[in-house]
Amino acid sequence: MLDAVSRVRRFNRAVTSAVGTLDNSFLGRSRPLGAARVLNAIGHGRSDVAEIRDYLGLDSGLMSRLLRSLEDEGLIETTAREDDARRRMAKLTRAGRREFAAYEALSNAQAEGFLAQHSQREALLAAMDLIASALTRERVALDEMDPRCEEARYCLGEYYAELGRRFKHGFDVSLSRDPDAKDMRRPRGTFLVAMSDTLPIGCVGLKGTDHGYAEIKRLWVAPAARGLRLGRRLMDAAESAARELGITLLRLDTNSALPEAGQLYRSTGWREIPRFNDDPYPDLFFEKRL
Amino acid sequence: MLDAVSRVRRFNRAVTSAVGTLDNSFLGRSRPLGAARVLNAIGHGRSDVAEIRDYLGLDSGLMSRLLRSLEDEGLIETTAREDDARRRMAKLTRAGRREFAAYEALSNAQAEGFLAQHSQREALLAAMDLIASALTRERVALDEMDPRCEEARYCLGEYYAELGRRFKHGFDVSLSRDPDAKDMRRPRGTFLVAMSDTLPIGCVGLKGTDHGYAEIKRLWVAPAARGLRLGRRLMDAAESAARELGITLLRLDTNSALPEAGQLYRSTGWREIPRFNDDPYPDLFFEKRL
DNA sequence: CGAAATATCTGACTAACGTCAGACATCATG
DNA sequence: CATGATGTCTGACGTTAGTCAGATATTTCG
Repeated sequence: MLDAVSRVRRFNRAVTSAVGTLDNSFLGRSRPLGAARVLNAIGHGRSDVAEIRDYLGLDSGLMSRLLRSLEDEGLIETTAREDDARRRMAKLTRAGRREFAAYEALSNAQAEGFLAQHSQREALLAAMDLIASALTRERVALDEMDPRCEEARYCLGEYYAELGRRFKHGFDVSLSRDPDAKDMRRPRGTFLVAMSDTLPIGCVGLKGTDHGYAEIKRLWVAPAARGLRLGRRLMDAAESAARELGITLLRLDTNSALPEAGQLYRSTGWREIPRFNDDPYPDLFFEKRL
Repeated sequence: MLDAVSRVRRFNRAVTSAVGTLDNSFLGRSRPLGAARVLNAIGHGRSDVAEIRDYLGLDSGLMSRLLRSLEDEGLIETTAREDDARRRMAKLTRAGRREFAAYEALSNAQAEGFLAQHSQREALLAAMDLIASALTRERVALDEMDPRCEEARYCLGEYYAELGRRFKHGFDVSLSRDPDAKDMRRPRGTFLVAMSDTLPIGCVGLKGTDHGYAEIKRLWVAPAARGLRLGRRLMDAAESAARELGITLLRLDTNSALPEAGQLYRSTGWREIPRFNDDPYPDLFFEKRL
């Protein structure tokens, strides 16, 4: 009754029935679920028909019919793509945007209703994040982003907050060598954000220098995504980017208060070297030749 | 992107697609999902046709057809109930039990596969428990059980473990006054277990004494179920049971290291009284007249 | 250019699910 | 024992989802 498998199955049962009622709430707008899903995919910014079909796992015949029915309702317009007239793009009309907004309102109300029922809000949300990350693990995309964009800033904020919690005397960004954003943009470096669906769950920066090496900075994985080997994926991606940029030597600094990081570096070909900067926070320094 | 509602919706998306693949795994046995669900409901011990229909939310016409198709396959037998020949009972045949076992194996394999993919096993399971409890909150049943049964022993084990964690010097059952099981059985008392689906998530004991009062003992709510007001429900049920048994005075002891318990008692009509026993662990004593 | 590949669309078909009305047997009640 | 209520079953029907083969238009590439 209480073994791990039973607990997973209990979760599955609970969630299956919840998903059922969620789907039903979408039926209130007198439109079959398939058409509603296509409308919502378009509303969420997917416009390429083939991409939507792929995302929703639909047969091309079915997809075509669903698009037609939405078009007949006056909710979407489709046009041939300029660069390839075989492909089609779909976008919402004014009425389509209204209808999409109604679905969004339903989804939001459903989510708010769920949250309102429960007093352990934060614990519940953390649990949901963890499970969503675990379920979508294979679909985590590592996107190259500007280190100043919203997603990157969110990651960095969480990263600093965590250092503040884990370092004995806290962490103050202004005392550390905050890398210049342009050093983490091509062609000097790059900044990678791990996106699970629309939620940033990790990041890493590759910072170019003028000293014959580049540095790995700001490696962070959200608590909800730990244990999925995301740190390793981020590091691999950063190293690949470095190779692309013609970088042959990487360095990084870290702190012994972050043992899992040190372990990751040691197990992936980094070797410890003497201090190479005067940043007050790090006490461990690594190097890796590509 | 990061507000509570978005996080809930991200979870919904992740889980919806996971549930979809789960359902598909059931299609491998060349039987429509509806029939498979009925077969599984019967396999899990539901035999009353009306009850199954209600549980699965099926129309009586559809239900009848699904039963017929399972019967044609030789997987189930239906008989009229002895006490009411209009109602029917369904049970598995030998072949039905084999087929049910195959579905169980599929479910277990799916759950094991999920767990095997992730290294944060315990965190993941705890998150699943929390969410499952939250989703099934309305369906939590308070069942009167023998304090020696498996479910009760599980709850008590968890309860002692938690006291061990929360008391400064740990907790040793043998030093405490472990109530006699028969004092927590009718007619002297009772023992209630809160069951969410098949998982015990809370308990409370009503222990009869020969001193003109009964005691509330072993009030426990699983961490995964806190914030759902289950403690209050358990206490209410225990008080109702006490009234039924003709008990007019209740007492309990607790410890200030469990502040949420003290708060619950104070807010539900209990008043603090002087120590009334020599148990080494409690430092707070309450009484309530019914 | 011509052939092959690609993306979409259309028609024909099927499976699954679900609904509704009415038939039938059985039970509860006055 | 007649009446209405209840639980199940059957037939007729509609919707949704999905599959498959082939038509059409466009692009790619030798």
